Amino acid sequence: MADQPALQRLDAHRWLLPRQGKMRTDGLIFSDDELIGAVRADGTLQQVQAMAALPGIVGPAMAMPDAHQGYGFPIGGVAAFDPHAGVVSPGGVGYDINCGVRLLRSKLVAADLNHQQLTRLADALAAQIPAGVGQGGAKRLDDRQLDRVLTQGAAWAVNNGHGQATDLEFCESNGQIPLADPDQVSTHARNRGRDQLGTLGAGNHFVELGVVELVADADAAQAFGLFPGQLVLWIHSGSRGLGHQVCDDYLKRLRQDKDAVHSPDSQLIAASPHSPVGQSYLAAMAASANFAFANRQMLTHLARQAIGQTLQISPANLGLALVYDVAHNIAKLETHTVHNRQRQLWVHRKGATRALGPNHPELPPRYAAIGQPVLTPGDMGRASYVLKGSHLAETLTFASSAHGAGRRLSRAKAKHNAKGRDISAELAQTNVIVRAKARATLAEEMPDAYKNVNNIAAIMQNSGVAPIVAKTRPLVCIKG
DNA sequence: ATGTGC
Repeated sequence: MADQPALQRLDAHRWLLPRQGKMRTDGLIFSDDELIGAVRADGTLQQVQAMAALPGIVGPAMAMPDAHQGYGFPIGGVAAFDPHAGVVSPGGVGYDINCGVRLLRSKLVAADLNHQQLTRLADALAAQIPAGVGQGGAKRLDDRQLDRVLTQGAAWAVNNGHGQATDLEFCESNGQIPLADPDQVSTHARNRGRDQLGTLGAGNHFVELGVVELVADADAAQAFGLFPGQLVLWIHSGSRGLGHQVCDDYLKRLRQDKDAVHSPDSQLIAASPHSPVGQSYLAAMAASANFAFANRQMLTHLARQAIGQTLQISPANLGLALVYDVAHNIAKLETHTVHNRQRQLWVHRKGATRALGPNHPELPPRYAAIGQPVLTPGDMGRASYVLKGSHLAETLTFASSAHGAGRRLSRAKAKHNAKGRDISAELAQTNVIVRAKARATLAEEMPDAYKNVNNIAAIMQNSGVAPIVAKTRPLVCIKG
């Protein structure tokens, strides 16, 4: 691409995008020799420059190693803003508000399951977990129930029989973002989400059974309850049509609002957190985030049931306990130390995972000595990683890390490259059993559509931001 | 990501 901004290499895993033109701060790119080419080739760097030009930005505008061009911010973008001089931006959070990941451990050894049992698990999960674009679930919430979901988050699901109380302890923010206001969520958004609680969705969302194939940090793995050979369950989903509509609604509203903060890139439209429209967006964003937390909790319950029924194992013997649940599309008001001063900042993580270091007050006691589990799923054929947050992350990245592999090919390009191929058969040859509602999804989501998550994990580890704890390999993957 | 376009 012509006119690519000049990058200065800082070290093996970091590049500086120096402040220039309208930028108010530097850009900082995490990458490596293999991945930096893709970041240069799409619009990621220009988007980082645009982030850096937003008012009230504190610290650098960052791109994680899985970054690629997105709407407004790149996917993999991290930026922090002063609550008074700064902004909040729907394009800095993403369309899928609180898209996120959770990981559950089990008491089972994967090798004890034969191929037939894994196939039956794939069939049961595919049958019992509603998936696909526009797909509804078993429940249709009335307005009162929906209000509670939007304010209570995962706790609503647990309190209504879809999980156990201990699940909440291991969710980021306990699965409930404060100051959510259902009244800031449009009727249209509510109606889109009303029957979508406990549904997977489509695209890169998945439910996966995997096996722990490597433990790199024995102490951390023990604290997280992970051991080699263990069967684990990954769940990746978000706020479905409801969050999507909220993002859409507030982008439209901002375009007509006198308090909107405009950028040369109209996708970056933003508002002061204190403006009426900014306050409304934040309250609706929080409500959508709570919907997503409740959704992943419902999906967890469905998966526990499907697995227990299929294997005829009691919940106690299955031991599907939550390791952690992270939000990777969200803006949060957090306290960070900047130039030796504690400041409240609106940290936008869009396709980026929070990565709190040891002894952070928001960690559950079980993880206090270790740091936060940083869930970093890869593509459906290769691997996924559990990393751990660090003090360095708190000083370097506002406690943020990568959110996964990140797309390498556009959806259109992936579909083109998959023409004439049977992705399901290719995955079966590498012993991954996949079930997808739509053939097009498999093409868009095939392993070569993604960056190599091994590189992503190595960058996060070697930069000191998020050391590797464990690696898992996929066995069964359910897609929309 | 998304009732995958207005």
